[in-house]
This record gives sequence, C-alpha cells and structure tokens, in this order.
Amino acid sequence: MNIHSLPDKKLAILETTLRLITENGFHATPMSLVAKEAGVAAGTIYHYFENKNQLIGELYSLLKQKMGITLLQNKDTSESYSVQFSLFWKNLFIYFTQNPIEFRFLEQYSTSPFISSETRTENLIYYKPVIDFIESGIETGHIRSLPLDFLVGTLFGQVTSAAKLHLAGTPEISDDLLDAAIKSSWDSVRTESFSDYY
Amino acid sequence: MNIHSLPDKKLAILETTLRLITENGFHATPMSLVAKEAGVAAGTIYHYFENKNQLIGELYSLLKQKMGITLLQNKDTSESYSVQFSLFWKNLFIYFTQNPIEFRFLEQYSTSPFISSETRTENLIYYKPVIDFIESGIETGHIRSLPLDFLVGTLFGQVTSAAKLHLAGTPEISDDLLDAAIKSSWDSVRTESFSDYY
Amino acid sequence: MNIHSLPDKKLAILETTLRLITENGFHATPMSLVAKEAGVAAGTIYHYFENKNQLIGELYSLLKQKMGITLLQNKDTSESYSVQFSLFWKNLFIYFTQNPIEFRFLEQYSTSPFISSETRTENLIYYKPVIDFIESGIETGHIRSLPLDFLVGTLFGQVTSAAKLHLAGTPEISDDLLDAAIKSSWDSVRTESFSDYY
Amino acid sequence: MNIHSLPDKKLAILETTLRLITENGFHATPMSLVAKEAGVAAGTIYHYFENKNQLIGELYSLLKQKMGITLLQNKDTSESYSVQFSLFWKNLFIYFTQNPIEFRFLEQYSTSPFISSETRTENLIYYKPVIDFIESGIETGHIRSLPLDFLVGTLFGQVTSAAKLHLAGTPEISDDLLDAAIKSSWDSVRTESFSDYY
DNA sequence: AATGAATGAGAGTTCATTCAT
DNA sequence: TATGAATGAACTCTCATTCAT
Repeated sequence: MNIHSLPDKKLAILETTLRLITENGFHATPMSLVAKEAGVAAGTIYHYFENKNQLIGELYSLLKQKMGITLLQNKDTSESYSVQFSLFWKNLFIYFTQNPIEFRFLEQYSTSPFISSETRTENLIYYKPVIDFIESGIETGHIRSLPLDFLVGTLFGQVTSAAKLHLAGTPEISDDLLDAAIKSSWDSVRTESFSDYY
Repeated sequence: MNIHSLPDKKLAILETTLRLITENGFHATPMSLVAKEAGVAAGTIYHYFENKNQLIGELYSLLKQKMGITLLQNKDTSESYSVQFSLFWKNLFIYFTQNPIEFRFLEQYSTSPFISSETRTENLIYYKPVIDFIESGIETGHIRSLPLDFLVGTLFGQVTSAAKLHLAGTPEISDDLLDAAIKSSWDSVRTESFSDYY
Repeated sequence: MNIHSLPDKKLAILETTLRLITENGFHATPMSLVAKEAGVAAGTIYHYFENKNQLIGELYSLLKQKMGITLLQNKDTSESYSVQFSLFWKNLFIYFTQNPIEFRFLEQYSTSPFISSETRTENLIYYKPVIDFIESGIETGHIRSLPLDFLVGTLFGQVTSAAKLHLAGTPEISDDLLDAAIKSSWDSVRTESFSDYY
Repeated sequence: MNIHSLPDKKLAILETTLRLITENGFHATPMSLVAKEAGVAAGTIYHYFENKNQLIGELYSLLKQKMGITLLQNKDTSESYSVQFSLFWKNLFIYFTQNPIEFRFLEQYSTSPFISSETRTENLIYYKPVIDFIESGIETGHIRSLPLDFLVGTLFGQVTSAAKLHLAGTPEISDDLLDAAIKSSWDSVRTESFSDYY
C-alpha cells in the first residue's frame, strides 16, 4: 500500500483529489469533479475507495508516510546529536518546500475533523525513529526535559514557519538564513550544557 | 462592529455557529441546524449575514479581534523586554486555554480556504503592537535578526503546542512547566547577549 | 380609484412595480426590492395591496383604464367612419409609443396566468365605445361581418406591430409609413364597398 | 438536436414542463413537480438542463423549430403567390389549433423576459423561407412595400386571433369563416393590383 | 400610516453514491 | 475493471408575508 504500487487510475484519483482539495477545500471539491479531472468515471472512484472520507483519509496517510520517509533520509547515527538534529530538520524542510501542495494539504487537514483520530494515530509509526531520537536526547542530556508533544509541536511549528517563508519568498531562504532558523530551533530545545555545541 | 454591540440574535447565531462548526466541521453544520440551535428562523441568519461563508468570515474576524485584545492585556512598557515578552506569551496562552472552542476554531480555519486572504489581512491590525514589539526587539538587540514572519510563526507554534498540551492534559500544565515553555520560546528568539537576562 | 387620486406612496409602489416587473419579470421582482426602490417599508405595501398578485392586478387595471381613456381622446362622432377609425388607431399607437414601459408590461401580462379572467373582464368597460364603434360599423356596412374578437385581435396586432417598429426604430416611423400602416389595417376590416373611401 | 433524437427522460421532462408551465405559469411550476410528473428524480433534470431558465429556453427553441417545420408543410412554389400565401396562413393556423398547449406556451413566452434575445434570434432561421417569400412578394409587386417586421407582426396577429377564436369556440371556426379571415389578412398586405387576384 | 426585523415554507440546485451495462 | 446516467436526500438561500412597535 505504498505509493509506488498503486494502479494508475487510483494514483490519478489521489493526485487529483490532493490538488483540488488543497486549492478549493473539501466541500468545494465534488467527487464528480475529481472524476472528470482524473479522467475516470465517477463510479471508478468507488472501486478504489469506500467513500469520500476514506479517500481523504488514505491520501492523508499516504502523504504522512511519504513525509516520514523523507524525514529519515540519510539518517546517520554515527553523527553527533546536533548534526542528526539538523539533518532531520532539513529533511522536513525539504519535504515541505519541494512538495508545496502536499504541505498545504497536510497543514489544512492535520487539524481538521475530516481526519479521524484513528487515522492520525496509525500514521505515528513513521515518526517513531524521530520521536525515539528526541526521547534519547532527553535521556542523554542534549534535550530539555519537556513533554514530548510540546517539543514536537514546537519543532514542527518552526520548520513550518521557515517553509512558509521559503515558499512565499521572493527571495527564497538563503542557506545562511536556513542555518539561523535551525539554530533558533535548536536553541529552544537544547539544554544549557550544549549551548556551544552546535 | 465589536462583539458587545451586536444584536442578541446575531450574537446567538455567531455563538451557535462557533460551537457547531468546531464540533462537526463546516459542511457538517447546515444552516438549518444553526438556526434551530440559535433559536431563530433560518431566514433570520440571512438578515445578518450574506451567506454561510460570510458568516464564518465574520466569526473568524471577531475572534481574531478578541484574541488581539486579550494579547495586549496588562501591557506595561515600563517593564523589561523579556518580562513584556513573557506577558504576551502568557496572554496568548490564557486566551487559548480559557477559550478552547475558539482556539480549535481558529486552528482549523486559520489555514483553510474558507477564509479569504482579504479577511486574513484585515485582522492583522489587532496584532500590530506585538509585531512592533518584536521589531523594536530586533533593533535594540534583544531579538535575533530573523524575518518577522518566521519569528511570529515560531512563537505562535510554541504557544499553540503548550496550549494543546494543557487542554489535552490530565494533568494540566504546572506553572513550572509553563515557565520552562516560555523559556524555551525565549531561547529560540533572543540574542546571545541576553542569554542570562530572563 | 383612478390614477390621480392615489396617495403618494401607493403611486410610488405602483410605478416601481411597473418598472421592475417589466425589466426583470414577475418572479425576479421581490416585494422587498419594490419596497426599497419605491422608498417605503415592506410592510407599507401591504397597507395598500392585499398581496403581490393583487398589486399586479391593480396595476394592470390602472393601465388598461389609462389606455382606454387615451384611446377615446378627441373622439368626434361627427367625422366619417374611416376618419374615426383612423383616430382610434392613432390614439392607441400614441399610447403605446409614448408609454413604452406600460406597453411592454401590457404585452407581457395580457396573456399571462397572473392576471385573472375576472380582472380581464372588468376592464373591458373602458373599451366599450370602441367595441360599439366596430359593431355599428358592421351594421352600417363599413366593416366586414367577422367575429368581433377576431376584428379586435387583428387591429390590436397591427397597432402593436407598428408600435414595436417605432420603438425599435432608428429611424422611428414616418407619418407616411404610419398612414400606410393604418391603411393596411383598414383594408383588412373594411368591406369592398368602401375600398375607395379612405 | 431535433425533437426525435432526444432521450426518453429528456423528452418526458420537456413535455411535462410544457404542460405544467402553460397551466400554472413559470413560478408556480416547481422543479420538484416537473420531476414528479415526468417520473424522474429531481437531479435527473439537471443532468439534461443547466437550470430552470435553460430548460424553458430549450423548450421554447424546440417548439419554435416545430412550428417552423409545420409552417412549411406542403410548400409548393409552382402555385400562385396568393395560394402559397394561403397555405402558409393555414399551416400556422393548423399548428396553433392542433397544438393548443404549445400555442399558449409560445404566446406567453414570446414576449417574456425569460427568453433571452439570443434564443429568440437563433430560432429565426426556421422562418427564413417564409420571410423570403414575403420579401419576394414585395419585389414582384404582390405585397405592399411595408417594413418586414410590420408585415410579419400583422400576419402573425391575425392568425393568432383566428386561432384563439377557434380554440375558444363552441362552435369552432367554419371553413367559410377561415377563408374570410385569410382574405382579411391578404387584403391588409396585398397591393391594389392584386385586389381581384385572390 | 408606517416601519422593518423576523418568520418559515418552499424554492432551485448539488452531489455522494449506486447499479445496470 | 470501468462506465456514467440516474438517484433523491439534503443543502443553501429566497421571499411573500406578518406584527410588535
């Protein structure tokens, strides 16, 4: 059930839904329009998806999965903690900025009642390595002892803000600015002991 | 056009809409239900609002305005920069945690296509004093020289994360934890020179 | 109940209704719009008229009455039959072309189910003199012995066609053309005996 | 796009609309009633027609087309001018009297703002042969040199008046009376030279 | 006489979904 | 697997009318 093993039509439906829903919103995106723009019959959508909610849910899962995979790219546990932190940060930034539509979709639907809490929970597995990384950081004294959800929310908000800036930008964010943003983020979670570490 | 000068029925409609939409989402909240639960006739809604979108838009504006006012409560420019920073942070936290339904509504609709960019822009005025505060902080060397949007987004994300934790909580956030969260936030935006300042 | 003894507001309502209904049609002319454009409150309309249908009906009657009066202007029974015929014809033509909005209204509503057959019948009295004139013409041998309704319909259609031409016109109808139209009309109803009479 | 190539349901919708609208008028004929009496679901109407106005417009076009075809039945250019004139006249009379509902519909909607001027213009092609016939009549000296629109309007009014008489009638119009009506019509448009021609 | 906020039945229309092909 | 005509419940919104003031 990953994105590469999908039948063509199913993929076309998912991609069209992503685009239309991000542009117009959920309820301004009728299934008939999805069908038309995806080049399939209305009924075909119902071969692949139970109903509209499940279509959105599956799209959400797929993107979360893709985001999780991108997040872990080039992971190298032999690197120092802060270098690994920086890599994860950049990976997320890259996913957001290189997939702006997916980014906007996830922004919109992460807090929406369309996504059931089950769906939300199921997709947490893709982020386990990063969660573990933060937890181990607390144990090893790199990261402040704050609730995980707060740390994750904080970091996510920072990457999101930087990504928005980049996407809004003319000009886009420079490498220096990106480094400053990562440092800002790191400073908000690192312990005193690691002030000069980065 | 502020919340205290509204006719009773208009206020009832707005409050009911806020509650229902946050619970069920925009398109699972028919106007007929809003009317029923607000205790007015369906047509009455259209006496006060052009259509459903404009109703949501006005609700959004009203809440943004209210949030802006809460944000500035007890503002005291004679205090040190970091104390003022802390006050704004807490004010926002208080608004979020004491108005959980409004908080959830704003979370959902701040990134949604239901809110036009005009509406979004119009409501920025309520935040001008805080924006000015951050800008002056950059000038006086308290705050890092990073793009305003990034700083604002970062801070907003942190307060939001803390508020969510508090609202999800059993137990709610302790005063110590709140202080730690504010410190985390401050550390991400303050300059090196003010490391010991807080 | 003639047009000169009406209270100002009632007259304003009637005139506004005439204009709006002719421009937009019956069901694209809400009472609220009539009220607004007439400069009165919605409720005021219901002081003067029982309901929308009765308002249209009264408007129709008033115009039919006005048309009937114009039709008989300068009536002179001492003139020859054909000269009298010509006068009636021109009077109707003048009413249509000098009151184009009323003309269009009457055209639209003369065949519409909005006007009850009672209303239609009631207003026939204003045309009695002309009907009598035609009937007497049949008796005296000026007019062919054809059913009255046919004769009236025929003549009405001819004046209507001429009026439309005039109103559509650049250029408007010349006096010569008008005379030719009247002659055409006369030729369709006069008897053989009066071929050279006109 | 002619009446014989329509899907069954579309035809049922058109026929039902014709009947209901002629009986009750446009705005006393809800789409739900059309659906019910046509034996289709409400949504099905919108599969075939964009909206109510377009449904009326298409109905109007179809009937104008049908009327145009009936008008030209048995056309025989080898006949004398006045015989051809008489044929057209009778054809129109037959269409009106044999299709009384269509006749009433066309009467009501020909002058109504529901029908756009584009729709009106588009359907003129079906009458071109008759228009040409009248124009050639002017050239050959059979018909008076009067504006085409006036001639057409005049003739149309006469056939309409005769048809109404027939439909109202008990008794219906006799053949003699019909001939007299046609003669009346002919006398209003023919030149002096053809007085004895008919 | 005049107002206009309020009503609520009912209008036109949409759209997720089905099912015979 | 794929189609798309057909469904009909449910939606947003309108508007003739009322009535307390």
